[in-house]
Amino acid sequence: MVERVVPIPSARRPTLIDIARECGLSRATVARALSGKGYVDLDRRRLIQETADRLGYRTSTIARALRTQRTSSVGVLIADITNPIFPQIVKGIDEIVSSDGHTIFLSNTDEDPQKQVAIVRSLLDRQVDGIVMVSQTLADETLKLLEHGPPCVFVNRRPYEGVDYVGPDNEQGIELLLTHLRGLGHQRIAYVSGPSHSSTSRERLAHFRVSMAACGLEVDERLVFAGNYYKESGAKAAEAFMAVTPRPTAILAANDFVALGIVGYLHSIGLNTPADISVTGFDDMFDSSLMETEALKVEGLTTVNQPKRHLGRAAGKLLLERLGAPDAPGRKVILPTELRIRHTTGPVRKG
Amino acid sequence: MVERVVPIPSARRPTLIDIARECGLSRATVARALSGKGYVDLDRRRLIQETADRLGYRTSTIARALRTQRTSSVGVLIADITNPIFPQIVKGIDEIVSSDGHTIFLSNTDEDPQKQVAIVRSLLDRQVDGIVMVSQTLADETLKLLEHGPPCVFVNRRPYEGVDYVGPDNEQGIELLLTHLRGLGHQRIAYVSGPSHSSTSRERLAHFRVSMAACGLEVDERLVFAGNYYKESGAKAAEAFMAVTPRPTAILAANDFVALGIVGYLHSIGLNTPADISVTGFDDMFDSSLMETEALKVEGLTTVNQPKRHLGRAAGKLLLERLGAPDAPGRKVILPTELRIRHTTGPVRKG
DNA sequence: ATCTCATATGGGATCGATCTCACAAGTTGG
DNA sequence: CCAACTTGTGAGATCGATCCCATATGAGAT
Repeated sequence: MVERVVPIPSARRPTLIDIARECGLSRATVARALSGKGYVDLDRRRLIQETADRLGYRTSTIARALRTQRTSSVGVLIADITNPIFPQIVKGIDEIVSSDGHTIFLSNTDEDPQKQVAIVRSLLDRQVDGIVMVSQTLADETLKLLEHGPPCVFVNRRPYEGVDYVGPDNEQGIELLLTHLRGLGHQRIAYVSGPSHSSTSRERLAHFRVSMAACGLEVDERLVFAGNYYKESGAKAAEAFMAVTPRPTAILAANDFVALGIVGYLHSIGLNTPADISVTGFDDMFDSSLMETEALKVEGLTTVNQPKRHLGRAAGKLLLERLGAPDAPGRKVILPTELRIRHTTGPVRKG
Repeated sequence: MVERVVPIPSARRPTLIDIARECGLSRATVARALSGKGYVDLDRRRLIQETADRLGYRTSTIARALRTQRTSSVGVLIADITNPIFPQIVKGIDEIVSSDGHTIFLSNTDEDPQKQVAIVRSLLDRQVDGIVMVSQTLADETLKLLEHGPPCVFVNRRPYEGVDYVGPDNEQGIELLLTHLRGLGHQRIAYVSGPSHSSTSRERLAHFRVSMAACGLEVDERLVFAGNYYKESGAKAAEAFMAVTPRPTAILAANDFVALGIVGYLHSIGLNTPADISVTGFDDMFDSSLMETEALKVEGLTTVNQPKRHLGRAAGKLLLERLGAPDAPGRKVILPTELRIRHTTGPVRKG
């Protein structure tokens, strides 16, 4: 007979069984002791806890997830992590959900519908407990996938009414900007919008018209440009506007990137802000406390700040509450914005 | 006898068993067909694939992970997602590892050792296949945890020799800056270092001394300030330097934040860059293509660019290769930096 | 004829925790 | 004295995929 080989005490992670064996008890009892639910003799409970600590036992989240069908993980989709607006939103989400024991799967979609679908599919495969969509325009296939998926909260863009949604008060933001410009005497005001598939972009544009009318100002359709949120569209818009007579005295941009494009183009043709023309942005990309320096405020762009961190936190809260009440009606959280007057707006030039 | 209730075709995700039943085959055969490994009759293979598609079958990554002990996920630790240097590194990592089917758990440690330990523990609980530590100073407990953990790649800070490490060429970067300043006639040069627990910070400081000596310049110890990478320490350092006579004509900062602090303080006491004094940074925080605008180059800070995206990609590659060869020796990847001359450095003032 | 192989399939164990259920013993109350 | 309840324990099924092994068949080799 071959001599029995004593098994080497392997370095593998200990399991419930190891503790059970060590304590001379059953898995069930050990499980009850460690989870704290169910009856276990006090002394044994202590013994179990001690051996667990001694062996360095950690419960396998994978096994637990398989059994309970909950993973304590949430997926977050953003367009591009290097766009400074998103990290702050993600941070807000993280602060809330991680305090509840959830870990974040973060993925960039790069505004690519294919990629969006692939990522959502992968998140569903991983059975995340919830998903947060930040500034995502949903592909049809994504929508279909989500129908049978876990709870989902939308930030900044809303595919349709009735979903859980968190966004800035776009209408109030536009109003703040227009009131500011009105106060400086501007009347001939241009607007560069974002893409029409973004609900936030549509809201801003729509309210630009409403708000102009409310101020008794007319919107010259030649001074409304359909952009795409990127710098280049700002430059193109500015070029187009400069060909219109009379020229606008102020330009509202749908976001800060676009405003930068506008300012850049104007400089390139020898026009200065705010002396020759006023320009405003939206978002206030760099309001991170880390960079609290005027130098960093995007060359002093007058803009409207949206509370990115708070948007994230609100989204996180909405998601957690949704996990507790899957059938409650969808909710909408709209957070106020703040006017940040810097150096790209000034009184209208007499002439 | 109670009438047998026909089970409602539940909306739950189909499993291997459902397909097996549907096709009149065993789980094993279905598994072989779908995984593509092992023998399966061609016609049946097609049938199985079709029913899988029809039922919308997706293999459960959780069950697979439990069985195979591999999760196709990696953890990434950064200090703070809102610090613009990190998103770019993360993006680089993501590009590589996600193309290999891995998903990223992203967590902020906020430079808090407690949090770092908690996060690593949580990642180990989730059995990530690997970990990337970006700019992390490792707590003792973290190190202990990692000993029995999955492969780990370090970016920017190295706990000790022999680990997989990716970092910028700090020595070359310092040299570029000093050569530049030397060329402008500067001789009395101050240095504000980062925290001594950062290997990158130590390298930069050490090489400042080496490089000064190589240029035949003396280092006045009153002009070496131990900072912490944050703006405030830059301001403090500048204040201290201004009290030294003769004053320095140039200040090297360990990173861009510190440089901003220095510039901010100098402005506040009426000194201008580069007219009165030259200042340089390190990192080139805002080199994202999204923000390719001079306005955003941190008020034209002269600095050294480290290839953040590439650092991330290199780290991702190192990790993937490590997963394939757990016992290979540790590797070190050092990527070159580039001088970015902007508007905070100029010829030394005659006086 | 027997012996290999390659092809093909299914049974059953396994990963590790959770949960239901049965059961035992002791306690209270009517 | 028995019902009802609390406390305590363990056996065994379950979550869903993977994988080892036993088994079966037909082709080709000897």
